[in-house]
Amino acid sequence: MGIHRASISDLAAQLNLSVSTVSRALSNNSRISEATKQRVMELARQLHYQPNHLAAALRKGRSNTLGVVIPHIDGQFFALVVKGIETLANQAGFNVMFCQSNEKVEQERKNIEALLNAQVDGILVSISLSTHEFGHLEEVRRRGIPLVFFDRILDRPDTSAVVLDDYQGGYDAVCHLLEQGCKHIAHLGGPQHLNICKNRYQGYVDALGSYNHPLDPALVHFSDLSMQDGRDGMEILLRQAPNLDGVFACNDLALVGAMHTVKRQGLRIPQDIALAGFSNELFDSLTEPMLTSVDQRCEEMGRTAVQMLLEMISAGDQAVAPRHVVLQPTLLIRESSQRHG
Amino acid sequence: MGIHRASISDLAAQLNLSVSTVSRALSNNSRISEATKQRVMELARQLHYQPNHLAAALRKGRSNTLGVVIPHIDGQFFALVVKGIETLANQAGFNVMFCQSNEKVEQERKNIEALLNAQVDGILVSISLSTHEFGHLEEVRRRGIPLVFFDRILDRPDTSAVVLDDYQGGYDAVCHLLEQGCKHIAHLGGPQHLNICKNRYQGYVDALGSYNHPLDPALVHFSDLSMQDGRDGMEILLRQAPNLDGVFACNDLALVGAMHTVKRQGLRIPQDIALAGFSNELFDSLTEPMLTSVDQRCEEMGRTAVQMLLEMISAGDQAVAPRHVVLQPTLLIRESSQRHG
DNA sequence: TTAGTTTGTGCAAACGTTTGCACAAACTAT
DNA sequence: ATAGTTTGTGCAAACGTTTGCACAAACTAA
Repeated sequence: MGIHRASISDLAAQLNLSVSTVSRALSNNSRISEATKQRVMELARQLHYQPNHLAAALRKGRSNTLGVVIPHIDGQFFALVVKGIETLANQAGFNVMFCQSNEKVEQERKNIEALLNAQVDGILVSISLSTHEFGHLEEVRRRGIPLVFFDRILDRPDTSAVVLDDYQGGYDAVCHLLEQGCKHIAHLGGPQHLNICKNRYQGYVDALGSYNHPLDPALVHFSDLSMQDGRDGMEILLRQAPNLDGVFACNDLALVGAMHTVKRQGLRIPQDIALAGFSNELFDSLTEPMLTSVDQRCEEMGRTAVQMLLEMISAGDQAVAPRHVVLQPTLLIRESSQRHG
Repeated sequence: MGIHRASISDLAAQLNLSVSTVSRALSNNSRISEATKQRVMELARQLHYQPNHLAAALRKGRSNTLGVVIPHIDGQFFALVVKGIETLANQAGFNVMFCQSNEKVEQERKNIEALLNAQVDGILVSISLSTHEFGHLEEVRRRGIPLVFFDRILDRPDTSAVVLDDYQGGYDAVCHLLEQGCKHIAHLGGPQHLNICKNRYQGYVDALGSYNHPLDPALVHFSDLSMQDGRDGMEILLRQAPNLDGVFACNDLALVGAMHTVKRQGLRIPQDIALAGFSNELFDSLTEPMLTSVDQRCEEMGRTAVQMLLEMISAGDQAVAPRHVVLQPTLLIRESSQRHG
């Protein structure tokens, strides 16, 4: 029997039917008699017939494949988003192709091109740190391939996206610190051209405003938010403002770095300095003290993005209006910020 | 200009050439004159021509796509393996399709079928907890699609795989504990039908043997290795053997659970009980004390698996001999087990 | 009877490539 | 001048599906 895969025409030949009849029988077309359907199904089973998606995709102009581009998969966030994406896509009968840009816009461009060549039906993108403009995505638009951004987006009026309400997350975290009695709250911020970092920072600023606290530049430090950046940033902040008594970090990796510095200097958490971060990483509950953090609803973000993409795909030509879905974050209060109660 | 994508025949028409000539020009075939190539390339650029992989794949019987099935993507391990896979595959010009079985053999079967239908050129699998036999993979073999297992494998003589030397990792970890002066070392083990758990356990057994320590059943506890399993398991072990002074856990999640129990009972780490785990999770350096663990070379495992798969693919029909690659683990000694020095 | 409908099937084109073969034109060697 | 080779191009089939259209046979309604 060899390696040859049974095709529709093999079935047709053995059953003395035409390929079209077999094709219709397999897709349960109502014009085909029950008897014929039975015969076809039976033989298909016997011969281990498996449809060739490529051929069908070529003919139908639709591959039932989705493309995903993420900056990287380290850390929990993107892994969980991908999990959500894959789960829902699979349920809907779509395969998922997966690429990492490694935070390089050039690689991102190549990823997009590869996905387009593979004839994906839609694309999900979270942009890289080095992506500042839309250029390489024009081709996607030109071809009319549905595109949905998630988490890290390019803020254009004509695009669809699903994001977390990072502003609210930052606002909530900082309000919480203020309510715990913090008077001088510092911020470890990330690259400000990224929507997420900018919005979290803005939440910090506005929370201070709401409580009539001044915004002190000596209390703000920007970096790329690695753990080491957190350690270094915290040292700088403590030098600049020895009286600081709270920290809101743009992510948990930087926060854990800050925690190291705070401990090393013999300060107590949360009594001397209260800490809050962003992302609700797994390790937040494993450190001592456990870290307060804003949960990002990763899987839900992935699922929502797929849902939007599928809607756009099935809408086909009659373009659906671009839409921004904003997920509400949840502040998870843990030991690092809880001073009483 | 609409949504229509330029195809080879569009180029051909505009240049008064045949499709075959254009096709060859695009693939830089030596039978085509430089002049013609230039003309074709130029127009292709102007019209934003992008080849249709689907059509090429259909014709060539080769999709330049690899399929990956993993049990889940939570935690660091599989995420990093996937990173390694995607990186190398992309470099080699392959796209990657990605599926999760969620530890269900039934889902695994569906994943495999979807990948086969999508005509992937090769498949990488790490089996689910509930996979005990080869059945659903027969079809892969029947079709002659190259298959490589990684990490969690089905132990059959006729398959290729890349695994960690889990036995050695377990052996090294337990030897280390013995050298630190532990006399009664417990083991938190995982499902024994999984090669990785079985081998780590065997390493534990043999290390004890090497140091002429008896194997005490009261010191061994099996579970599914969640954090809670670790907590519960540790309580049971401490009841069964109050004199235990060391623990080797089959993964770090269970180990961190064990750590909680140990701390809660007021015992000191590592002085009273020394701890060692497996996987070198990110959080190992963030707990107090930091946890000793065996590093698994995740990305390298992914890259190696892809490399083997690509070799098999390019070998085509003349089947290459099944091969097992075994990566050597590294024991990372941290505070949780270091009693002196 | 006639005309019209329903039911089941087949023909053939199309999707966008790749590639074996053929062939004309232009050289090269005798 | 003849035969042989090289160079550049085109024809047409093939990959495995899907689908608009046609059509024969068997009903239904008058």
